[in-house]
This record gives sequence, C-alpha cells and structure tokens, in this order.
Amino acid sequence: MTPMEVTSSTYDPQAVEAKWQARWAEQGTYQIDNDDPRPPYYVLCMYPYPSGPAHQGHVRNYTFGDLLVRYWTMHGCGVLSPIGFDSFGLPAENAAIRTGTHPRVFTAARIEELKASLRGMGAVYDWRREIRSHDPEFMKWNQFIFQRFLEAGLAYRKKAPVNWCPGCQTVLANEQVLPDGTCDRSGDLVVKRDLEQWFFRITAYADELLEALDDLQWPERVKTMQRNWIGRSEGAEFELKVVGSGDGPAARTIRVFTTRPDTSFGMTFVVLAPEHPLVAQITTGDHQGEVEAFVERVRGETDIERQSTESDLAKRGVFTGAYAINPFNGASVPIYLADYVLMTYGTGAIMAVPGQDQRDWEFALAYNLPIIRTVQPPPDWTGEAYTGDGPTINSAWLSGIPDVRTAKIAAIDWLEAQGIGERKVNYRLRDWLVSRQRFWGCPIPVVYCPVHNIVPVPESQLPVLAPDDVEFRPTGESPLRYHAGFLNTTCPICGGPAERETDTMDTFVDSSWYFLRFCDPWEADAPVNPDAAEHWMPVDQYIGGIEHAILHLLYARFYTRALADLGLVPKHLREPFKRLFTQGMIRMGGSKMSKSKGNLIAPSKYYDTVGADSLRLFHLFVGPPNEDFDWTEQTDDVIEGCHRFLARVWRLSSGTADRLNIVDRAPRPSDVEVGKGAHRLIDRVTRDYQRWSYNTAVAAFMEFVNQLYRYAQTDEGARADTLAFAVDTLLTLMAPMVPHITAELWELRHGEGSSVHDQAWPVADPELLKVDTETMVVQVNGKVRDRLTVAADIGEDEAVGLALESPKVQDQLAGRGVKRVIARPPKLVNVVV
RNA sequence: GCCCGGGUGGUGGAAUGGUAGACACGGUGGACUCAAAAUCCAUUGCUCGCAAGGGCGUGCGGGUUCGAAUCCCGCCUCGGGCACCA
Repeated sequence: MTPMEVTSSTYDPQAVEAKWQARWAEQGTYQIDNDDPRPPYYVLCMYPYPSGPAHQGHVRNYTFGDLLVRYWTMHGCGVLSPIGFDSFGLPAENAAIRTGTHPRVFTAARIEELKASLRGMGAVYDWRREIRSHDPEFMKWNQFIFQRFLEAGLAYRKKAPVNWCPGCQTVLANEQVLPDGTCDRSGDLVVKRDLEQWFFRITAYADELLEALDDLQWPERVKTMQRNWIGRSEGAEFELKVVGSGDGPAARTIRVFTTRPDTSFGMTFVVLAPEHPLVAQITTGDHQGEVEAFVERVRGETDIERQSTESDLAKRGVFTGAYAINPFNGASVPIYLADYVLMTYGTGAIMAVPGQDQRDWEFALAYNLPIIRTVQPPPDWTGEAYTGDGPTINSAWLSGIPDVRTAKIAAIDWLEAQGIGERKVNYRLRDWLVSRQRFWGCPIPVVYCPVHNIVPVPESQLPVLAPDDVEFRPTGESPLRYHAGFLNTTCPICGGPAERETDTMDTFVDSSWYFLRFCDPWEADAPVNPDAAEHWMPVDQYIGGIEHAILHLLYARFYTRALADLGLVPKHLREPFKRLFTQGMIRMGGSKMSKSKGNLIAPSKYYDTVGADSLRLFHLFVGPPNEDFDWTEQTDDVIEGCHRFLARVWRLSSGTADRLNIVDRAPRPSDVEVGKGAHRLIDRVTRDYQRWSYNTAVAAFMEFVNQLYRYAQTDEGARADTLAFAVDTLLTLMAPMVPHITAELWELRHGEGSSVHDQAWPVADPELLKVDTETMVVQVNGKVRDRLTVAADIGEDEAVGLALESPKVQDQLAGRGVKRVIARPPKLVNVVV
C-alpha cells in the first residue's frame, strides 16, 4: 500500500487519542506477567502524591517514562511499567480538618482526577499492579517490615526534639520547615518540643550508603548532594583528663573528636556542648551560677537562634572554672561551654585550636585565650587561622613533619600507642525520625503495656487500621489520641490493659519500598516476592524530580539494604535504582509551578485543543530534560508549533498534503538520497534517544519532514516505495514520543491489526550512512575563507591542493609565505601563514 | 564559607577541540483568498557597504593549540545543595 491510496480526513487529535487510549486499556497492551520470556526492563517514575489533576511537571515526568516503556518494548524487552499513588499525607488531613470530609474520600477523588489526566496523556501502565499507600494490604506489609526492623534493632524509640508550629498547632516534618526556620504554611517560627519518637537506624548503613554511590549511574549532582548529606569526616577521638579529678581509673575524662589531631599541640582550650553530661560535675563552685544560667538560656533557644552566625561570640560561651590536661604536652587548658558545640555530633566536646580553625580563633579573641600556630603558613599569609597544608611547628616531637596528612597519621599512631585514643570516622547523617503525630498515615503497630513495655502487634492482627469515626480538630495531636476505642487495647502478651501507639509513620516510609511491591503486588505471604524481585530489580531506569535527591532516594537505598540483610529481598540486592534521571522543574514567574502557588497550567486545556501528542512533543522539544524550564507567554506558541508539525506529519503520511507528486519509477539519485536520509535519521535519532537528547531528536524529525515535503512536491516527484519507506521509518522512530498519531497513521497505511508499537526498532545500514561528498572548510590562520564540495574519500594531498588553488585563499595569501598546512580531509584544511 | 551546576541571537535552544547559532518560536516581506484563518515560499546574530565584500561576535581577563563556546588559570554573575559538624 502506498500513501497515495490512503484517504483520510484532517488530523483530529481528540478522536485519535480517545480511540488508542481505549484500545490500549481494553487490550491490556502494556500489562506484563512475571513469566514473560522477553528480557526484563523495569521503568519507573516516582509514584505521585495525588493532589488532583496532573500538572505540567507530571506531564513532563510521565512523558519521559512512557517514552522509555514504549522504546524498550520496541527493542524486544518485556517492560515492567507500574504506577501507584503516594496517598498518605498532610494535605488530605488538613482538608479533613477544614471540611470534615474523611481523608480517604478526599484522596480517592484526587486519585481519580490524577488517573484521568495520566490516561489522557496516553501514558501506559500495567494498572493491575496499582498500589496506593493507604491500601490495607500495603499497610499490613509496611507494618510487618516495621516489626522486622524492631526485632533487628533497626527501629528504636527515644526522646527527641520535634518541630512544632504554634500557629498550626501541629508537629511538622523537617521538610515543612523553611530554611529560615519558619512554617511553610503559617509563617510562624517553628520551635522544638521534646517527645518520645520512633527512629530507623539509617546511620548503621552510613558508610555503605556513601561508598556505593560511586558505582551508581546517577547524576553527579545527586550523588554529591547525598555525599554532603551523609557527611563523612575522618579524624581521631581521644580523652583528656579533667584537672583535679584524681588519677587512674577514677579520673574524669572528656572525649573529644577532631579531624585535625596533627594540631593538638596548639590546643589552648576545650569546649563542651551545654547539654554535655559532665557539665554539672566539673563546674567549679564560683562559676556555677553563671554556667547554670547559660545552660538554661541555650535550652530555650530555637535551633535558628542557636545556629545563627550573626550573634556575638562573647555571649555564646561561658567558662566552667575547670581545666583539662592536653595529653600531648601536659598543659592545662580551660574548659568552656558554647552553644555552637552540638551534643548530637561527635562526642559533644571539642578541642579548640585557634591557630588552625577560624571559629576557634574568633572565640579565643573574644575570651582572651592564647593562640599557637602548629602549621607553618606560607610567607605571604595575611589571614588569621590557617587551615591549609604546611609543615608542623611548635609541636615538640611532631614538629618538622612536611605535610598535614603525614602529621595526622603520626598523631593518631601516638594516641593509639598511649592507649588514650584512636582513629575515628564521624557522620553528619542522623537516624531517621519516622514518628508523625498525624492521622492520615500508616499506624505504628505497637502497644504499650505497663508490664511488658513496648509490645509489637502480632502479625495475625495486622494491619492496624485507624477507625473511621474520628473527629478532625487542629489540636496538633492525632485524632487517634482521643479515640478511646482505638487507644485502649490489651497487651498481646499478658492480656492486661494497654495503650496503642497513636503516631503514624512518615510517608517516606511508604515510598521506600513500593517499587519492590510492584514486582508482585499479589504476593500474599510476604511484603516482597523474592523471585519477582530477582527478576525485575533493580529498577533499570528511575525518573523523578531533583527535589527528592536526598530524602526519598537515600531512604529507599537504606530500605533496600536493610530488607536484603533481613532476608526479605535477595541478599545481593543492595541498590534499588540502577539508573536515575532527574528532570528539571517547570517554573513560572520565577517559582516552581505548583498547586500551592496557584500557578498551574492544566494539561486538559491542551488535550482538548492541540491534543496530548502535541503537548508531549512540546515537553520533549523545549530543551534538555534535566534542565529547568520557564513557562512564559510564548510557551503556547511553541506548543502550537508542535501541533503544526504533527499536522504536517499527518498530511504527509496520509497522502492528504497539497501538491504531492508520487510516481512509480526505478530509483533515481534523488530517491537514493532520501533513502539514505532515512538511514541517517535512524542513526541520529537512536543515538539521541540513548543520551536523553530528545530535543535534538525532534529537530531531526522536523528536518526530515521538511526534506520529504521538498522531495514530494517537486516536478520530478517522489518514488512511491522510497517515500513509503521514509514515512514508515519516521513514524516508527516517533512512536515512543507521540504514540497516538503514529499508531493511527500506521494503521491507516498498513491496515487494521498492524501496530507501530509492535515494530522492531529500526537499524541503520552502515553502507547507506556513507556519503559521497562533504563540504570542506578552508581556513587561513584558523579563519574560514572558503567552503569547497569535495569527494568524501579525498586524499590529503588533493585536499591541500584544492585549498591552495581557491581564489579566496589566494587573495588572503597574497605576498605571504605558507608556513604550514594542517589537513583533516575531507572536513577541513587550515593554511598557516 | 565549602561543594555542585549554568551564562551562546529578540526567545527556547543546537554545536562532545574543526563551518557558531541546527530545529523551533517570534518578526519582516510575498503567494493563495473578496477578505480572514489555515497553508505554502523567502528572509531574519550585530555591524560597515548601493553592491561585491569586509569587520565583530558564545559573561570578563589571560593561557594552551594550526584552530577554543568547548581544555587550563584567575575573575564576574545566576541557580542549587550543605553550612558553628569540630
């Protein structure tokens, strides 16, 4: 069949898109079974929080995902393409407080809206595998995993400060606290409250999580952010005796952590965190009042006040009256307290070396303490503390070592030999606080028995579900707290009266393993079917926003390792996401497009006019997918342009374009050229797909279509078979990007039952990629002076000869001798004079 | 302060040491039309010139190279991450 014989009305995106969306859904085209014989490929977009209809960020994200599902299917893979909804979270609960609607009802409505707009963009999924975080089945396994963590010591409970917003009367997640320490909703200053909280011991995996980053095919930017977050620092920990606290084992000692043990001879004071347990014991009588007042004041400060660099250093510390002995030189140094020393990092105590640390320098100036340099600064040094490399000085036996690295090793060796210290690695990473004082989350499945303390709810009683008859009030505590029927229970061990935990888990817990459940969401006996995980995991391509670079992506890596170590997924599965792609944000008026900012542009507007394919094409064409995009007044024009292009493809492929001159004949040079053009297109576009350069692939399609129009509208005309091949190649290559229009045109050209999405990805014939002639650039001293058309296999001598004969080159050479000629045939000759 | 990215026409962006500005949007001129829309064609970095043809151009200043948007050094600037972490 040639395009000439196809008749079709004009491009009607709504009709075409409705038809194919219905067909993919009815035929389950992209459902996949776990025993599918094709090579497995797992494509996953971060499952969305259901906030209502999709916004442009979703469209962009799910366009990339859908494109890959279709692309890998055409490469002969059995592609797993699941989707679900991150359906727990604060907005649904706030809506409940506002309107009285149950979060489940509210959420269900939002999910339906989001589903409809995802279907409307033509994204295909195995909907049988859909997971929603609030599904009782998913909650059951979520709670099951919590209890395995509890058994393994990976979940534990301790008192910790949480973020409390006085305006909202509620506890906030860290993510909801803005960098300036205010609530992202009310703008109130967030304060700390001490509460008993559940934690996951992610720090047990700190080292592994850090080291394994090196081998991941992730954006460097994301890896760097995770490295910063984990924050490994190497150094030494050692003890200092407190002066006057006796000798031998009875002596009080202070342990300090330092990354610069080589500078220990320069220690002129010691600083403890105000919360340090030794404070009360070492403070001398004459300083007691001052110290107690200081500790009391710091306790009342918010984190923001405490970590502010603005405030006056002279008010941030206090002398305890006590002294410690520097083990390196036996010197007595005063012990201070300062609010900037944190009990949560290292040992909560530091040795201060003002000569090599700027903050210590400033503190020393404020309190009139001595400064000793132990590293020789360069001769031109004019700064204060010197943190660079150099030879050790003023350090007795450690003096004269030429560099810091060697000096550190010598210092640590000495500490270890003395038995008072050792090499030590510290991390900035803290354990993951998972308790949330919220209703719309997964309940933490434990009860508190006066006799047996913390008792896990038996597996047979899982999932622990929240009751529906609760009252939503802005009290800052979960409504579960006031529901006697839920709160009061019996101890699973002794049967005596007990109370349930009323906190729920952070919603990041749900997203830490949902991708494992997708492998076999029907598994009834375990959270994850190990065989299915073996088959599909790790995710071959994960796609999502850069905003999840740290939290979600770090938690998911921790979970995968923990589940592997607990035997719940295959032992060797350490990393969940083999390749990660982080798409850029869509901004409008300088800020991220989001519902809360009220600057959403709904995709449905475009579905109803230019169609989903045009909108998808726009998102692919507008720029590199990893870069941010600014949505402006001009954006609609670009979307319109994408639609014009698709309409042009329609008219060409359906044979309805004006002035088409299609003939039957033996191939002529113009036909051969178009045939080669199709092969060059295959080559170029395939490479673009592989390097995520969709904007240049779309440009290649546009160029090719322009070429085909010129070819088919001349008097010489287009050879029917050649044009048919060119158009079919074009439709095949475009299919992953614009699935509806290509499917429709393919069916129009090849008859009912033939699908472009079932075609194998075309392969370019290397013979046909060769060209006969090239444009050779002739430069004089690196400046372009002429362009010559030469044979592609031109030799160096001939190329140089042609270049020197060029009149334009001759003009430039006038009177000047040629010093040298660089020839890179057939592309370039550079004449140096 | 430390660590990552960026900076190219009026606009979005191409160009992985070798023709700067592909492709598109917008603009200008034209064809078709009673007219408009749609469609099609031409043109469009800046600048000097009637033209032919020059000159200048990838944030700024240096360097490496026959040749630099691309590599190196030093700045400026925008965006992001971490930030009293010892």
